[in-house]
Amino acid sequence: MSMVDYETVMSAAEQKCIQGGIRFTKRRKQVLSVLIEADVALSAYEIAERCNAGSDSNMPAMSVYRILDLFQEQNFIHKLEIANKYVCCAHISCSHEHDKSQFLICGSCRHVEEINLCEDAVKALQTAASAAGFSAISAQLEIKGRCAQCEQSEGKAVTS
Amino acid sequence: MSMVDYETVMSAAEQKCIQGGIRFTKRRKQVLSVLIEADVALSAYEIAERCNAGSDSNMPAMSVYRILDLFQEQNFIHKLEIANKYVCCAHISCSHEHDKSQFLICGSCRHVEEINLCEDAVKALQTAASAAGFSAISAQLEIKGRCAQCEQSEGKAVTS
DNA sequence: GCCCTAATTGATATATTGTATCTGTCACTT
DNA sequence: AAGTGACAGATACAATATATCAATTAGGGC
Repeated sequence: MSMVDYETVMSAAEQKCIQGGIRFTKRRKQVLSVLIEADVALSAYEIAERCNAGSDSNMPAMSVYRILDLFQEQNFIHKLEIANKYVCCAHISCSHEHDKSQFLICGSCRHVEEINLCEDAVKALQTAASAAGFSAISAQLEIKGRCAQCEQSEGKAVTS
Repeated sequence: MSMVDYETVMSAAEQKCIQGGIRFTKRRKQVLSVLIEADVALSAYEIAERCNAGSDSNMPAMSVYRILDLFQEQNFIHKLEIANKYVCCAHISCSHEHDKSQFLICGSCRHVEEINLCEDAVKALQTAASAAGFSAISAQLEIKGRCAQCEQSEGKAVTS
């Protein structure tokens, strides 16, 4: 997942917290660390587990949820609702506005891949959404599919 | 949701069951009925409730899940994973191959709207997915957005 | 019709994901 | 140093979903 430099992202997050008038506490650092270092999308409970892996800390899942909510508000992370998992935003440390992000999620193994759609395709989605009375589509598009590995191992079609 | 004729869909489903060598039992009829008659997407437990509304029957949620799984395999219904809800497929009674379906889901109120994207946009998605090693995207695209009503009632941005 | 088999359902337990609420603690401001 | 508000702890519970094994039912051959 993260093609990002740990220190860069952590300090960028800290700066944004300060600017936003919120604290970048130990708990929050732990959660963000785990997400930066993860190479896959993680569930809230998986994040808690990883926080507690060194076992000097005791991160309750409830705290993880609270912190994830905050991070979503701050655009530090994305929730992948199809997978019920969370990933670090690839653009925390960017100064420019957030790009639209698109995630491919394997319907079988839940593997997540981030892609970049051409602007036209995103515009087409937005246009169709507007026509249906939706003022805005999420900046994070989730697309369910079937990854190459699952395609090879079993012949079944992508579920629903 | 369903712009479909009840009898047409039910008999089409029955035919497809017979052809597929599975039974179209009372339980299964109940679940499909509820989904056809619903004008919104329903969760598994909501389906169970509606089955039991007349209260002559006692549909356990576990049975609903089993039947929903079967219906997904048969392409009778779609699961909207962003909303954790289920809708009747608009094309059960069509003879032609399934169209790609696209659903807009409001990130705030979970209202669901079905749209039709132009073929080009869908192709663009498929191309991007292929480039990332995903052999196929799901025939059901879920797009999270913000419906007009929620946009009006609160100024907040689409979550995550 | 009866029996065999497989499909279906019943029943129960449990896993996973997420929210609500209230209390305690900590850090910054004054 | 005390007050205030943000943050964390703790507990309960809701909502969504899966696993498993036993009981029942329906269809097909005899």
